[in-house]
Amino acid sequence: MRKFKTEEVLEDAGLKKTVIRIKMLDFISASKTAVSQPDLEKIFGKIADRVTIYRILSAFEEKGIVHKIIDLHGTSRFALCNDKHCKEHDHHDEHIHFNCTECGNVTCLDNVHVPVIKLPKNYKAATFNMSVLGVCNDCTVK
Amino acid sequence: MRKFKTEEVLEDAGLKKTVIRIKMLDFISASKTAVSQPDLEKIFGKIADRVTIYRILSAFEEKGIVHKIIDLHGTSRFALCNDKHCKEHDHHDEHIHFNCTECGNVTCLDNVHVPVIKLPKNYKAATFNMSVLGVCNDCTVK
DNA sequence: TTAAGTGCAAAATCTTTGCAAATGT
DNA sequence: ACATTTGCAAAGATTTTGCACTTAA
Repeated sequence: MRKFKTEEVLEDAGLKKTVIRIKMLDFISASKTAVSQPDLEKIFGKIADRVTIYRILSAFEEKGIVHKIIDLHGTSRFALCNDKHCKEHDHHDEHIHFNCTECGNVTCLDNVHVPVIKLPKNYKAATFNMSVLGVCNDCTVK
Repeated sequence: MRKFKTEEVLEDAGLKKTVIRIKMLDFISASKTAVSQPDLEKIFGKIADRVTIYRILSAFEEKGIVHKIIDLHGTSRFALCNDKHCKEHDHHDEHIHFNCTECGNVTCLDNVHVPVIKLPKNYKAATFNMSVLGVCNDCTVK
């Protein structure tokens, strides 16, 4: 997870430091797992309009602050981009997403080695996205 | 790709052999790539109601005839289950999905070796879903 | 002050549900 | 003939857009 000052990130991105943006970014960065859109609505729906949440998330994504993950059920989830390589419209988040079947959380496994895939002739891989389905650390330990 | 008689498949699944089901299953099985919901609507929307298409697809999925893939944009796509291991509510489709950034097609790479992933302690993998993003065979050759 | 951000209303999609009519066996 | 399947209407859910009001710089 990237270490940073929320307010600096917003400033660097050229986004105004509004109350809601600071709270949302704090929340996403404190979260160990990728946060779903519905979760964010539940948490911030009282202080911000649903539309505002959508707009903030797409602004964060555009600026390379968070990346969107479509989980195995098709739900959008958001997680911090984990390095300084992500720039506007240019994401590099080639890590594995672990979808837990017990708690439903999606975790970005930044440190898991990503295997090289041998593709058939004439297939050129640019990037990829790997989702593993199983039981996460927390649920295994419980 | 599985070889079969469309009508037998429907029969075995206990589904009535209606005109639309036969056409849809023929189409999906003839397709080299996973077909998106919007595509299916464009093709069959004149002979069948949108709702019917939804219902047929979920029936096919429930019976283990096709599997649903959520592509990287969150769009549902459908492809034939590739072996006889898929049964009702019990899919085994552990292959790689190749998403082409040129033509947008999603191809099930049944023959690509799926790498073993070393997960962190206490993470138990049950199954997984791997999407590779790049340029497919057809678009590379063009 | 003024450009960017937000809220509200409304539209555009996407997906599901209920029920009457049509179809397959 | 009878259970299944389909079409239509409508409800729900999700996401986007437009415009006036508000806020940060």
